[in-house]
Amino acid sequence: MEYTVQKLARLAGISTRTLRYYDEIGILKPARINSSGYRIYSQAEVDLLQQILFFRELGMGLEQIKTIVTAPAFDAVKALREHHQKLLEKRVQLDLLIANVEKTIAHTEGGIEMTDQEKFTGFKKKMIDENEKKYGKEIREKYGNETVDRSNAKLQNMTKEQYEEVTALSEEITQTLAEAMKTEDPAGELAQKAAELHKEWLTFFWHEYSKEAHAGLAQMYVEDERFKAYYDKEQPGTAEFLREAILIYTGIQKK
Amino acid sequence: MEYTVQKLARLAGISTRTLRYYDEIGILKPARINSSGYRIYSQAEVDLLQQILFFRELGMGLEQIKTIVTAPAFDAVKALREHHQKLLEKRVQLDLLIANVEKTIAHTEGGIEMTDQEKFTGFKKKMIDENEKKYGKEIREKYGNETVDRSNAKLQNMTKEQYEEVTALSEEITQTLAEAMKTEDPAGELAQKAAELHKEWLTFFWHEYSKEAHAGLAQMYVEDERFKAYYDKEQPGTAEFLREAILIYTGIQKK
DNA sequence: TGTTGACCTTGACGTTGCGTAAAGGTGTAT
DNA sequence: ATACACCTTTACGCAACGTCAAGGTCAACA
Repeated sequence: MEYTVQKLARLAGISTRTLRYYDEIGILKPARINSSGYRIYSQAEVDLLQQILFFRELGMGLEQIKTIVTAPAFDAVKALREHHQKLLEKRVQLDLLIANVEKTIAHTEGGIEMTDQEKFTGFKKKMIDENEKKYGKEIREKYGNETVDRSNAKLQNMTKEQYEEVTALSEEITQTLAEAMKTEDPAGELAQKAAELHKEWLTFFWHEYSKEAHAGLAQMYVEDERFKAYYDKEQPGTAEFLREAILIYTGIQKK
Repeated sequence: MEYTVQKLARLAGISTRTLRYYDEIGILKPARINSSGYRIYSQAEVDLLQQILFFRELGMGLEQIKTIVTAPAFDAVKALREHHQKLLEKRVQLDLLIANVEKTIAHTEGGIEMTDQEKFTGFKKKMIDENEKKYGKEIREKYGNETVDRSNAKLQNMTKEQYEEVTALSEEITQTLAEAMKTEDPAGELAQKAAELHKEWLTFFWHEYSKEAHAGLAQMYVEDERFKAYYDKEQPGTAEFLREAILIYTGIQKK
């Protein structure tokens, strides 16, 4: 497959200007130039662009990216593994920030207290690294541990809150499900409400939700004795009933 | 508490130049200037800076941030809720990108196939929005649904793999735990191995791990009949035993 | 066949969000 | 009194493009 600037730009979600700039600075040159002077990119460039965007996503400068990807010993898989690690770290950062926003909301709505330091957790990226370099052990033992402790404490809080909400939801699901079983109609209002509650419950553990995955989980409930035993505890057949309700709720199974 | 430039900069993890620049463009002016011309920030500025950094984290331009935070009807809590929503969206993006890297690794190591389009999932930020505006329904029904389907398919894959690994781990935990129960020693080698396996299992559902949270969950196992029933199924007292093992493993309880 | 209209090209200047001197004043501890 | 870590303003630099401007290309349709 060959691409002109605009086609590749659309594919990658960047601008044509960016592609021309990348050509200009020699980081991504087209495979060839056609008779009209158009830039034509082919497979190798698509893959290289993907790599470049991975690096860029991590905040690396284009000059550095250039030296890396044009290096003769460039190991794509190794680079990808490093990307993976960095992205996971970034997610931890992001989760910290999200926890921080949640805490700030609770704070401004007048609840918990919050120190000035806490207000900025999640923003400091390499701060700890830099502190390490500058002040060495002395500060790490004091400040570093404090940071770790605070971050852990936050997790503790989150877990507790989550736990409370989750158990409340769990009970609600069980009750709704018990009521719904009486109607014997997995497409009925009650059963569908149970399915929706179950979706809410699910989003506590998965932060990506999709109908297919939800339906897949419903299937697991019936196949996996562990889950089946839990749902069938009060009333046998509950797991199957929930599965039917979810399949209908997600639209995987009609009627 | 009052802060000079450097103190506030350190607190927030930014440079002093940034603070002076924010003063210059009128986005964050110090509470007062002291007799020597030093910028002095106080509580209100700390909170405002936090808000500014939240907005900045979302890629918003300083000029736009200015109009928002200096608006007379600026509603901090509402803004925070929007931050929260945006950050959650960003996490979905990030997870997509992580899935993409994982898939690319599997692809280059010679396994699964990958279309050019798939290579760029996770990079396109508001692309779908923009496409919507530009090309309307016709493209959405084709391209939009494809994107959604692909993203869901990926989740499906992830879920399947996760499920297989998770069930394997679950079994290993159960078996190790059964063996460990015979030793009657929660500090013993087998029990500690079970605790470690349990940690691995846990990281499938939480991507942030902390000893405290792990210990907290162990406590839940005993208090929540749902979990307790599962672990005590084969052998009563297993839940308590696991809790003890985890408390020791995490170092929360000594000996 | 001509003329839209969506492509493509190369300049070239503008913008954002700071980094980084340079040149100098302040505060306080030794 | 002198060192040293602060603070100030001014000003130029830079990365990674955005945004015209002025013009050539290509497929389709009247």
